[in-house]
Amino acid sequence: MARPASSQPTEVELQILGILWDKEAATAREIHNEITKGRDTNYSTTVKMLSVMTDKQLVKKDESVRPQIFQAATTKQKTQKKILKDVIKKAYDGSMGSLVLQALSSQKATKEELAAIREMITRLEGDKK
Amino acid sequence: MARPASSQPTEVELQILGILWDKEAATAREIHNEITKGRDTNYSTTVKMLSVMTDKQLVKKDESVRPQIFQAATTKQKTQKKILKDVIKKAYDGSMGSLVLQALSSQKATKEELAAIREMITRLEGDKK
DNA sequence: CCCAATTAGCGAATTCCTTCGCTATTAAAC
DNA sequence: GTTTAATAGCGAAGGAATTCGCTAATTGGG
Repeated sequence: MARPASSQPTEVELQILGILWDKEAATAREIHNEITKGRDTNYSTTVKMLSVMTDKQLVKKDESVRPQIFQAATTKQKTQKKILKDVIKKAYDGSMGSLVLQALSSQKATKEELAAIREMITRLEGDKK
Repeated sequence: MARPASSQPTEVELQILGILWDKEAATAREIHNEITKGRDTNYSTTVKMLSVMTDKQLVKKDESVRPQIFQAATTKQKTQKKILKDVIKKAYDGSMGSLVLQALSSQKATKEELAAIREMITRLEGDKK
């Protein structure tokens, strides 16, 4: 009679993962300092989140050093892909194409991004032949 | 000391919205029947979710008829865009381009989709000049 | 070695989301 | 008009996510 645990990292978890992807590895204090640049939160909360995330295997903890050091357990790419896949399924009827078209039409892109995307398309169309 | 309400429709809410976007309008019973095609749930639950969603203004309820009729309060497009924007911000460092590139590289697309995307790119590049 | 400060951990509080049981209201059948 | 069935609504249960207070353990400075 309850809600199933989300299969994706939550928003707060993603923020922490983002920091770890940037820094490669960090202590709780370092992570906390990054977080508090953007919003106010207690050090205990950060530590607790790291503990929860360790249990969920979202991060790895090296206890052999002090202070302990944390690392993301999965790559940014893998996590992003999982999230993307989920969104396409939940909100785009499973159609990647419609997501891409909408992304292009509703968000700004730089010339460079457009060029990169065009190149990717060309490559994919080549494969199809 | 708690979790803020999600700014996006939840998964169950999205499922109901999806049904309403398809059907245009539907009774609780019709919605429930659609839901139970894919998973087992109680009629009361469906009704309750519709009540919650009405309060959240995710759906509109016509009480003048019986049985009552529900409609999505927002278009599919608008909701999708909001979700997409959120994902780009939360998981793609705000970069639409990197999301699109990853979508293209990790999910299959039909020839038609690729062509449509290419055309869209061409149009956007034209605007840039 | 002792004291102060930092780090680590736990449990409880709180809100959100989803579920259902139970009751009431309305419509349909007879 | 009474019985039967379907519809509508409410409250509470219960797990998930996020928060912090308080305590314990460890470290560094004197």
